[in-house]
Amino acid sequence: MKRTERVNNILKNFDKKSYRKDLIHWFKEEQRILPWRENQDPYRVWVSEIMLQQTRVDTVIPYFNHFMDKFPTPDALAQADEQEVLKAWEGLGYYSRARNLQNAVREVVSEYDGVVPADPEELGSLKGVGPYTRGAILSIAYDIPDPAVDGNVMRVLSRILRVEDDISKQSARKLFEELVKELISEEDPSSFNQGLMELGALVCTPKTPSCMLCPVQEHCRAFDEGVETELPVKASKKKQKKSPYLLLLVQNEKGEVLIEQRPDTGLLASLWQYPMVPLEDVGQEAVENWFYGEYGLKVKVGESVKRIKHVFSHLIWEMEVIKVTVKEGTLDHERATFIAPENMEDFPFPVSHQKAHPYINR
DNA sequence: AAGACGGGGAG
DNA sequence: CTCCCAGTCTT
Repeated sequence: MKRTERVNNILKNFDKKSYRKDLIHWFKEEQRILPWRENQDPYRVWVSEIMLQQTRVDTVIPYFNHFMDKFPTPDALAQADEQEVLKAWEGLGYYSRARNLQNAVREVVSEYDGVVPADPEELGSLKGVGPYTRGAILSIAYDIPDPAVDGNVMRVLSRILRVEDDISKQSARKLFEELVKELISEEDPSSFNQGLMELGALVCTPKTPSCMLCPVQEHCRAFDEGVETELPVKASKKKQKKSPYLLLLVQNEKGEVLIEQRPDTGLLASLWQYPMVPLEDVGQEAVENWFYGEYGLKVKVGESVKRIKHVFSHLIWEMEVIKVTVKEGTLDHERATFIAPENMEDFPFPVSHQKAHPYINR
């Protein structure tokens, strides 16, 4: 069956007008007060939507407030140093979001005179602005009807309309976008899209939805048939690969600590860390030799002070934190440097390595 | 289409 | 501990 045909089929016998009205009314009454809802400034909406990708509201709030203080306008962000932006993003995760956002804001400043484009093509072509974020900015900042389908929306609509497609598939997202195009309010697309997401966050939650409090319960096919907790359908993810490392706390005779900047692409790009020995390639007994080859320093491996397990979405680092002292030699490494412990806070560190901070001698 | 890309909260 | 959450880019 073609997608448009399916959309028509699914929406047959569904009271769109009444559903829209109930959803929007509820959103206007019950929406949370959030910093990015203070006004419709497209730049604020944009920053908030990028931060909210894969990240819960409570986590984002302090980051958003600090970010807007530090980079209040597209100009301010465009002119900032990338390390400064990463520092403001430190701990939020998915750091390419920060890099892409600054890249895109620089394009807005140079190509669009600093005005976030309201044209779907132009907006969607900016780095880091995918189908969801494009729809969110268009509807919330510019009152333009465009679907903003995130995980909340797929969960809510899969239940309301009893759609059993696997939401981890790209085809499911496209189906929900087509459905939203038919359902969305032309008068108030902002409240419609936000209402859908707010409902997913506050009422139509993943594990135990509060159907008794739901403002659109009478429209919900899953509730009607008692299958709300079976939806949405999602394929289970496979488990992460474990990688063992030694994390080296190297301090010289002045008490300075050795840190290095990660590569500019890939995992935790451009963030800083303590040297890590990949135990899959280097044997325990060969560490001092390996270290001399990599950093040009003769060192003495000391005591083990902590085990850190850090889980990413696709892999697991199992790190043993080891204290190391420098015996002799000169540091010879492109991206590594010794710094005083009190200056550590100037550098963006991933949370995995922040866990080792307390073990620095100071 | 599948994998890379973080971190936090609930139970 | 284990499980759950989930947009965009790259390959």
